[in-house]
Amino acid sequence: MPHRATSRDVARLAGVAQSTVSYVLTGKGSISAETRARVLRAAEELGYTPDLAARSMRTRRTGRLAVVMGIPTSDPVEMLTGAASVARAGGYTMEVHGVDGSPAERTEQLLELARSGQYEGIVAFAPVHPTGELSTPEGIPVVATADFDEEMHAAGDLADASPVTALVDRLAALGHRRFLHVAGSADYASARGRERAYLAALEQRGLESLGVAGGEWTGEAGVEAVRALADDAPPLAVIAANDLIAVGVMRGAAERGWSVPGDVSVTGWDDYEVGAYLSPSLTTVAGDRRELGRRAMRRLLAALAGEAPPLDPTPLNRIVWRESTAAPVSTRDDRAPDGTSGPPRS
Amino acid sequence: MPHRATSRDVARLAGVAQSTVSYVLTGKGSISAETRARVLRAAEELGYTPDLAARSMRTRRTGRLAVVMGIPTSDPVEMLTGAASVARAGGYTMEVHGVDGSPAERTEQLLELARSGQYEGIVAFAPVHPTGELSTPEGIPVVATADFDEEMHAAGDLADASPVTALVDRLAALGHRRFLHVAGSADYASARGRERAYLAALEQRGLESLGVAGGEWTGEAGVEAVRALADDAPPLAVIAANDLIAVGVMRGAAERGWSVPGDVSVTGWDDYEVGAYLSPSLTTVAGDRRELGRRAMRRLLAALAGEAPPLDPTPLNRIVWRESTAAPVSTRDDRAPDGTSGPPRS
DNA sequence: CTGAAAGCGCTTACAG
DNA sequence: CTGAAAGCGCTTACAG
Repeated sequence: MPHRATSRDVARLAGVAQSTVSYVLTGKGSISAETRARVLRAAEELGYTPDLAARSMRTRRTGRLAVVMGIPTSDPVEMLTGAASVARAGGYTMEVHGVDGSPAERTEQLLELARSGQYEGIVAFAPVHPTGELSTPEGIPVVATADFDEEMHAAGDLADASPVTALVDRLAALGHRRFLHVAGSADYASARGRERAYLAALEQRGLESLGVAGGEWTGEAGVEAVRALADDAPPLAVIAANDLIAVGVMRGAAERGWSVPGDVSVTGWDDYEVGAYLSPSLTTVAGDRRELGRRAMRRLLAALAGEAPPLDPTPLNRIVWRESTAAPVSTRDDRAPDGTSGPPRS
Repeated sequence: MPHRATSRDVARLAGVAQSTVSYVLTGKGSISAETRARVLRAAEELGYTPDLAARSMRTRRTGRLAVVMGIPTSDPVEMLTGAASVARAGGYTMEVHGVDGSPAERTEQLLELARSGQYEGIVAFAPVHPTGELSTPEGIPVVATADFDEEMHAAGDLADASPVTALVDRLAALGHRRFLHVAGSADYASARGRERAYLAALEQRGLESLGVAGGEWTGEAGVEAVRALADDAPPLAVIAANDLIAVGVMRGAAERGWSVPGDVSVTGWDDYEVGAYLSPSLTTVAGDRRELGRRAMRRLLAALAGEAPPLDPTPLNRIVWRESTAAPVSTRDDRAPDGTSGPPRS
């Protein structure tokens, strides 16, 4: 490495003082157009970029933001990409940290990050305990997504559980009268929100609920929920809290000899890529995870700038209707349900 | 914020010179046990942590490593977690960057990162063009995983295509004589490796290949590959390059009225979580992605330290046999295949 | 409009 | 074994 150029090198080449270079680059001083041009040309020629460590030391700002993620996040790369692009546009660098364990342990790890003094702000894409504050003891702002506890003023876009209501409405319109919810882990605000929305929707519409099963984001939870059902449960519509659970529900139905969607309609959440290629393909709720990442980061930048959080009026969630949902067949028999191209039964 | 403690504060409290604090903390000078203890106690009391920016400025080292990831990486959080833990243990901080577009564009983004002067080394979890070097023009070491082009001396653990051979052998032992491979994107060394291994295995064993279809990591590729088959293709064993493609193959089979695994056996790769809950559940190749992340990072640290790359003798891949593979049924009929608990056919 | 100077918090020869 | 001093590359009052 041929020694990276410094502002002193640029100053020498441009024939000005080193401080002038600094003023030009930060845009702070009042520098004449021609001097500025000369400095810029010299910087260009030397391939000069300011040493961030030195700048950081002087400004007492790190310019770095942390993102904490839990392991069981679906499609994290999309979220990170969205967040990173906003951070970069705002002049920040972004670092990713995994947090593990219980919400309490995760919280401790987040606080540890805040204490390190290396970050100006933190975005959490994992559930942590509410502290009742929007910032850490060090005064570092924290922005949480949907899955954060709502007491933390979750960004909440993907936590929006209104698709549950739309799902129930459509299924009821198709003729469904009996429902089951298989919930996700109660650590997640999103799981609690979906459950709440499910219960409210059934209540308001006077539909029959076989209850709420599950409680973790696993395929096994879906299988077990179906195993526990009475033989005369179908025709039934199952609202699963995510696609993995929904796939488990479909497997559970197969085990019991119930057809999907004839005997059991199933909906998921997350729009896993494989969902479109299952037989039957899976009805699901798709969220724009990249946009979620962007929004969370925009909120953090707003907090950092002391501005009001930006409003995000457009909902991020969209229902994708596929083959796993259809009108219930009136009696359980061997006919394939109408209006679907479900898997052939040999 | 009550002004973070500096080494000067610690020195004052311990009643020593500031440089003594520095010597104690870096472990470089020769400091008496009692002075060291006094300094440590003072540091503890003040909650002192060295200012990394200042240290970096002095040492001319950033202590930061970059990881670049492509979007279509399966389970990136596991890989990142593994890499991050090794980086931290080595005293480095790790930043994640997404890279997009063609291999050429990705390469350009990686080189840009190297040029920024912010990183001491780079791990690539995405395919980029080979440069014929193990380091960038700036002399920054780059370590690539399996999916990197092999000319870059890929870490190669997960690229290990030997499971393909084992898959073919087992299927042949079950009675399969006719095979099809649905390949992934040729940008990926892993895809090319699997295809090569497939062709070699069939050749050596004198088995019939219906060719190599696909060419991208999508479910659609799997569906199309089956659509293009002749009516008398089954009984057939399909080696799909990953689980998403495999699910497409299963859907394609359903479309054509072929049962899985009776008419068509299917194998995937990646061990998607949903695979175990499909009906039939999907035979796949599971790789320890966290360990892959660790190994890649260990290689980078070795390169940074000027040491020989560590040997990783243990293979990372393991075949998970599930219901989607079974002996072919001799003639296509309605009997469910033996020895599996595939989905009931109503 | 421009330059000389101080200082951010650290590490590391160097002298005692 | 310990301390005084220089200096990493930058920003920013301050004086001209």
